[in-house]
Amino acid sequence: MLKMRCIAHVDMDAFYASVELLRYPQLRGQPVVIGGRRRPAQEPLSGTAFPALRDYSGRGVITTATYEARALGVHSGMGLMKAARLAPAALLLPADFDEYRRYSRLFKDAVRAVAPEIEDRGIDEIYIDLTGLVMTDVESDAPDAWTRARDVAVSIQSAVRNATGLSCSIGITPNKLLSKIASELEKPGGITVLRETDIPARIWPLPARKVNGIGPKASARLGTLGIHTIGELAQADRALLVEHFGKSYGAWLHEAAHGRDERAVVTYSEPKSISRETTFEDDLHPVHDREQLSRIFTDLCVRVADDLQRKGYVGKTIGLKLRYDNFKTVTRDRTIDAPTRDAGTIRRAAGECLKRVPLDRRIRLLGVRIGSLSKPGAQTHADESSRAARTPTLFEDFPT
DNA sequence: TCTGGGGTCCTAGGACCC
DNA sequence: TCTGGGGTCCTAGGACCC
Repeated sequence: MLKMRCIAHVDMDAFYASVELLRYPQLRGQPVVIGGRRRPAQEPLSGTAFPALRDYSGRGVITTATYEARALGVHSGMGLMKAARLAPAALLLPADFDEYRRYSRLFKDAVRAVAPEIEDRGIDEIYIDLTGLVMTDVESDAPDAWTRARDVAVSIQSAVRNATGLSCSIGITPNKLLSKIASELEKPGGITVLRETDIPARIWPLPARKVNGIGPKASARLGTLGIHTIGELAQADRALLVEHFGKSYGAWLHEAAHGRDERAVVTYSEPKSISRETTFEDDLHPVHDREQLSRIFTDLCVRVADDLQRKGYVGKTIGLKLRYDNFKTVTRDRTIDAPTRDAGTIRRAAGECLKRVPLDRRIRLLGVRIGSLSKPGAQTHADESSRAARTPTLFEDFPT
């Protein structure tokens, strides 16, 4: 029997959009979406005239929308052209990831000062294990402990606000799965504390899709079984779930619906892979645009090599990703004998992968990945310079 | 007018070894 | 001639998450 735990999930409210509102406070209260092409570094917005969604043309999706924009039916992941039809007057700001990463560090440092046991879950959310902070051995799960946890959450919110000017929502429950759901229940700015006994009333009425790990495919398949809410999932026959979803995922669905999750808060983990990819403004033809494709291909390899260098890793498995104009995606990879961080070596291995892929239609996306990462040991000999990869035989990979 | 970019994890088959 | 396991590595694809 495991000791009762107390786990918090902290989720920044409309993070990217809220960072932009710090910069442009005059936009507060208006529907604003973030997305589209990256802002060129030396091109700040004028401060008086902001582009409207209706004036946008091209590829891209919404990465974040303010709550005012969400009220108009747009949400993150939605294509910008579709969003423009729903909310033509909404303002569109390009993303500035450097700035978001800066605020991400500020908010995590502020939380760490209150509660050090945090697990990074990307730029705008974390889990925290509060067990040691609020529960004593003698009174594990005493009502007092949960009251103390709420106090800690209040401290975290004010620490984050002081450090960044931003608000966050916090869920506190016995595990990560429930806390992730709980933090969303009273957004923005809420604190939601749930105990096991709250599961039927607070968790079961929610759509199954709210469970972290049940995505669009699984929830659609659940729907065909007549299962729409987490409660219906909890009542479903375990054997039926295993029959439809396999032994592992089926059993997990059943556990998740009952709010059971014993995963630990992991405060440190090594990266498994590093990748760079790009979607073209217009689909490129493997023959007619091969010069441009080769240049982009080489540039992706150089960027992956730079990332390896900066983060201090070498990798052994080089991967290529290609998405065709029909959105079908293929990948190929190739494991080389010795780990590398050299752009030219990566370029050659990825070039070999390219030869194993059909090039019979236009290409929408090209990506390069490296996995099987390790810290370089006593690797002393100088790497080939990245510049060598920039002056390649440009036309060797794409066919004539 | 469809559908970004950076990740993780899982599955499954084949190679290869013991 | 056919017949065994188990373990690990490699590769390809897919679901999912932020």
